[in-house]
Amino acid sequence: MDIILYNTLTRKKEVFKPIENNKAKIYTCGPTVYYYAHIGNLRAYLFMDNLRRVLKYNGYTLLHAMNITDVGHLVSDADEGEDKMMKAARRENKDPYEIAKFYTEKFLNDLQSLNIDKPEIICKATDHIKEMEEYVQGIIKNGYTYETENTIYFDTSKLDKYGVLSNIKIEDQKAGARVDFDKSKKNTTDFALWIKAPENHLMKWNTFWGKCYPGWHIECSAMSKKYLGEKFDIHTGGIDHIPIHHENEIAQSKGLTGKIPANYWMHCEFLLINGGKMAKSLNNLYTLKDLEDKGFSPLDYRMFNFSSHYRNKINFTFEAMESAKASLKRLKEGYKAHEQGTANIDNSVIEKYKEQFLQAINDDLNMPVAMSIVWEVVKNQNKSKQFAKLLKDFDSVLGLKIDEESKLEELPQEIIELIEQRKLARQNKDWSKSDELRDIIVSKGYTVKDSKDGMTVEK
RNA sequence: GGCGACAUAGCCAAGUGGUAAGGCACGAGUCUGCAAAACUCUGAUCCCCGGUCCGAAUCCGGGUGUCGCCUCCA
Repeated sequence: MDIILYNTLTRKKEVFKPIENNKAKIYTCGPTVYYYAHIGNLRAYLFMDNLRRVLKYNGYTLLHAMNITDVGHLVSDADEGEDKMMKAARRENKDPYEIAKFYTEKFLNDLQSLNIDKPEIICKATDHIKEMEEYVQGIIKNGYTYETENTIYFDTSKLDKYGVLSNIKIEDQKAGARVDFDKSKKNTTDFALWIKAPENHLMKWNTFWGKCYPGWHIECSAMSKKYLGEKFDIHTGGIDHIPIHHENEIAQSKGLTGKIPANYWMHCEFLLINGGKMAKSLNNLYTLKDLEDKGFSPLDYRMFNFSSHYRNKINFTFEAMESAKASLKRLKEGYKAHEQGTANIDNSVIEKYKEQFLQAINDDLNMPVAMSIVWEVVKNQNKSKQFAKLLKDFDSVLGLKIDEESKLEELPQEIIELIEQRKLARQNKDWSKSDELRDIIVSKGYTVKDSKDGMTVEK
């Protein structure tokens, strides 16, 4: 079955046709590791994971690279301000390399706890200064640059067309720009490729232009070229990358090879919080840890993301998280019920569900629809191991670990004693005593369920 | 000023021409000593106005509203 993907470049859904048969070469813009990733950032990587799993489910082999930006990304996407890494280093009074190492580790941990299928290649900007240098030199040679006192700029007016992704025009940018820009730039859309490092700059390298550090956009061009070649299949990132970062990657690539580097450009929409934006200044950034502190597992958050399509804004509320948490729990219970079932299901029924599921995920990763198929299977009255097997197959795309018991935390001694006392009371049919003990256990933050086989208590 | 998105039941959210998927919550029921959990059942004509069409949530025009980006940020 064809895989249909929405391509930002053409603003249309297109059938995915890989350059090489059954192989997908992908590049994802990774994080700038100067702080903890928040759940909005993580949505973009859940999207990346989603794409990977769908391609794999369809039998593709993947060659996928993702960068870790540990230098060169200034606090503004344009070319003002200081380097994010430098700023973080100053804030925490540490070496920028320590900062990068620390937050890279945190980031990778987050990916792991979200059960995100990691790209085959994860590459750091600072390990590829040489490649960037060569890339920039190539662009210079082709005549797309000009120098100012301390910066080598890309001259966007030299391109046959700048702004193919976002429909921006160089002229409009001049007219409407609200922000002051470096007066030595010829066009507002021009951007820095290579920057002379000031004396006190901690990250700098001896390069063809003296002691310098790279502009932000060049790392993605250099690394994607190194690992995937001049032309690859899919480039992914957050929707905010469209107007500047990805435009500039395209510009750089056209400047060197004359080509747009990827055939398909896919972008993940933003996560909103309570209907508005999430920003440090608004003090509403949540990390995975914050969610866990409120009793939500990373996989609950993963489940939450399936409620909406990746190209739509999703509104994060704790109410919605409760909903996702309850859903995931029932999904797991539904799976378990099928696992213990004995009904014999006609193979055509299984095949029909499989087909519907595949159709949903192959339609530009339509997870909400895919989930509705999953629920149909889960809620099927005929409990069958065949359905359990089918759900596990679906879970290779969902990554919700539906077959894993949610790990029970060890109960404190105090609670165990209360449970024993309650068991005794129940044996004696002393219901008021039993209820009283249940109230105590509940008041300590546990839930109590009585069934024929006894009672279960969990946090 | 430029660019873009969205508006569907209490909440979240699919559906892009043939009479509205799914999840959560609420309510009712089954089960239970009671409760919880689980299971079953139950709800919307799709922001407004006009147009095209046999037929529109879905296309076109015009409103209104919300949000995002261009400054931090996926």
